[in-house]
Amino acid sequence: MSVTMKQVAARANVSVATVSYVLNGTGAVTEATKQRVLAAVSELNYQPHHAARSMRGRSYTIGLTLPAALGHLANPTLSEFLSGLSDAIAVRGYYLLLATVDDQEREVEVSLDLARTGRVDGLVLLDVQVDDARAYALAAQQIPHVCAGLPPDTNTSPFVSVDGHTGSVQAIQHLLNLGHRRIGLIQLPSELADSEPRYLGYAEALESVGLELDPLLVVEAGRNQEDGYQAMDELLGAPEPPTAVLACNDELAFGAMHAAFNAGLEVGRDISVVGFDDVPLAAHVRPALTTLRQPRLAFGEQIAMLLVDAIERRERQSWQVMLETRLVIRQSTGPCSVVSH
Amino acid sequence: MSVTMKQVAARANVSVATVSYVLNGTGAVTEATKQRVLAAVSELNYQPHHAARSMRGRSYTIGLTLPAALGHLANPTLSEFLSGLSDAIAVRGYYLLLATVDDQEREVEVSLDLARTGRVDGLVLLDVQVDDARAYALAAQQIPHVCAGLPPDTNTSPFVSVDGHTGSVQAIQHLLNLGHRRIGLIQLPSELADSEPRYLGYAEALESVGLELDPLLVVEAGRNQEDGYQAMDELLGAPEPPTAVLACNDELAFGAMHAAFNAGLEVGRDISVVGFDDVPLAAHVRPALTTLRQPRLAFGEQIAMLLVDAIERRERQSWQVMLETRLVIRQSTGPCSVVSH
DNA sequence: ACTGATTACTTAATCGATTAACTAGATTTT
DNA sequence: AAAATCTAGTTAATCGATTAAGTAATCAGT
Repeated sequence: MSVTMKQVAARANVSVATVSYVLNGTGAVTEATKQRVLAAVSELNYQPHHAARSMRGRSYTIGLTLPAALGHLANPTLSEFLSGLSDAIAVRGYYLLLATVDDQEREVEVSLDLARTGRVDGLVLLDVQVDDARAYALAAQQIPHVCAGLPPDTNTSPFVSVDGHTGSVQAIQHLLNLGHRRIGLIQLPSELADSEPRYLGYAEALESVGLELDPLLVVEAGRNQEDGYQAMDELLGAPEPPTAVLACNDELAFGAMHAAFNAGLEVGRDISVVGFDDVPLAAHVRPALTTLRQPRLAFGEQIAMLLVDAIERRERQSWQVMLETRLVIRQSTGPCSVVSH
Repeated sequence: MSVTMKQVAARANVSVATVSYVLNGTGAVTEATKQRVLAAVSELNYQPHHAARSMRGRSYTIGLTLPAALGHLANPTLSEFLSGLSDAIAVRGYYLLLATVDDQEREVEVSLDLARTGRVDGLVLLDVQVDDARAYALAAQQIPHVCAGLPPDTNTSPFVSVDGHTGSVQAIQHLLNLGHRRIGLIQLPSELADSEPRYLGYAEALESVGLELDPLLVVEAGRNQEDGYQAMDELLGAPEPPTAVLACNDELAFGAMHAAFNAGLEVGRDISVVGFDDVPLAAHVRPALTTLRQPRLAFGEQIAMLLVDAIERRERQSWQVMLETRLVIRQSTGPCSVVSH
């Protein structure tokens, strides 16, 4: 059926070993022989058999586990990131293996098995948790991996993360400049590693201008629109509701805007909302959302580079990459309309 | 490093062959031996090595090629479909391999190579074209594959498709019922296999009520918002502009709505717009989009079933699945406000 | 000119499974 | 009771690559 190395060797009048040496650039081969082999390869359109190759070497495959949650992949932040990742590893000769895992608990097990069975050479960890069991397990077994977010142990797990701390500071400063003094925060679930830095940035920015942090203005939410809606409802029900809110992702922000609208407030005039991510939709809702743009494609790229470097045991100055966000100001934020007392 | 069959065999006091027979359910083994082997397997936490296994059998991997277009994966229709597919094949023990291909031309080549090198057992073809070279090539080489859309040769290529013809008819009938008589069509690129049935449905529905098809009201566009915007611009510039428009996907519809808005028309009152797909956003734009809902998760499921059946050489009554759409009526369509003359 | 090193290969072991072919012992058939 | 069949295993070939080890032939050094 498919062309094997044996056939190439026969055609070039050499042994299979020589063919392998030529193809891998290892071993000493004269230019003439090399050309003969390469000619045979292209004449027969030889492609190395993947399984046979990965039996000794690597599988040239990178793994990614995905919770089987319906439509999880449909999340725009995730799919755009995947797109960048997939493109970047393709350039380096790797493919992406998606493993859907039905039970959250089994993610560690599946990740380990993928590596142990030689199906993948390394793994990308999404949705890194504060005490991510996967990161610990993979680090312990010395399996190449890169965390998309802050890992529990930054010494053993390489990571690429967006600087949520600085991002929050920028967002809050923008709101402060607009005159807001009561600023709410809709947080991501606290088990996510990305959650805390954003909170700290928020707290720090307020403190830097001498404002006291009001715990009533900080709400922990889920991660989608509905959660944002509820959180905003809660904030607006406070004795002294905020005049501006930072939502830790755009989905939450959309929900928050919806809740504000239903409460009779005009977003951008009566209340300001800032998101985080800058998903494509952010520019198209009304009012368009002021948000912190994540460099999503660069994110995928960087992860790809780190992971491939780890797999191929290359040296690096650093195994930690922090990407900066950029505040994109649109119409969902405006001057504070409430006179402070 | 990782546990091999040899170690399991040693622990159970049998040969590796016996272990293999137990694990695969082939060969004759006494209950006692079987239990000893299974005990050894679970004590050692044995997992078969993937490469070794796929060297003789299958790779339990399904391939998917993706054009490297930036953010291609971010397309909501695609990612939701992928989600369904990934979940469905996982249940059957398969994983999904994503292969990004930089050059459209190379898609055939990459698809064939993935199969020939044993990296995947079968392929899913997305964005099927009218004369899709991939379908021909895979069929010729007898490589299991399923087309997500109508293949050029329905006898050699199994497919799962959404019934665009009936969908269009439904949409147009809805518009006719609302009193519209001048109905425009914003078509998908004609090289896509999904394009024609939608056009035919449109034509047929008009004809069934004795309306003549005006070629000026049919515009071929790309597939994203911007294309929809331009197409609508064109339609509105016609001597007798349409009072309703069917866009062949939601993205096009969003663009069309935008163009109508910019032309001073209120969508749902001055002009009606119907989309196709029902992406999540469709319910959230204003006015909410009337559109044809595609059963996206079922779509992924069906493809998974067909492909796995093909790979495992199971018998089937039919290798062709046609899924129906459902018209979801929202606020972007309304009674015709123009008195016909 | 003889030894030692280098070059350019080939031979053969190896990776970890699957599976065809074989075998010893038990069971059935005639 | 001898022959034929069945059962429950084992042995060994095999998949298609990689790579350590081995081997002629060439070349340099003294």
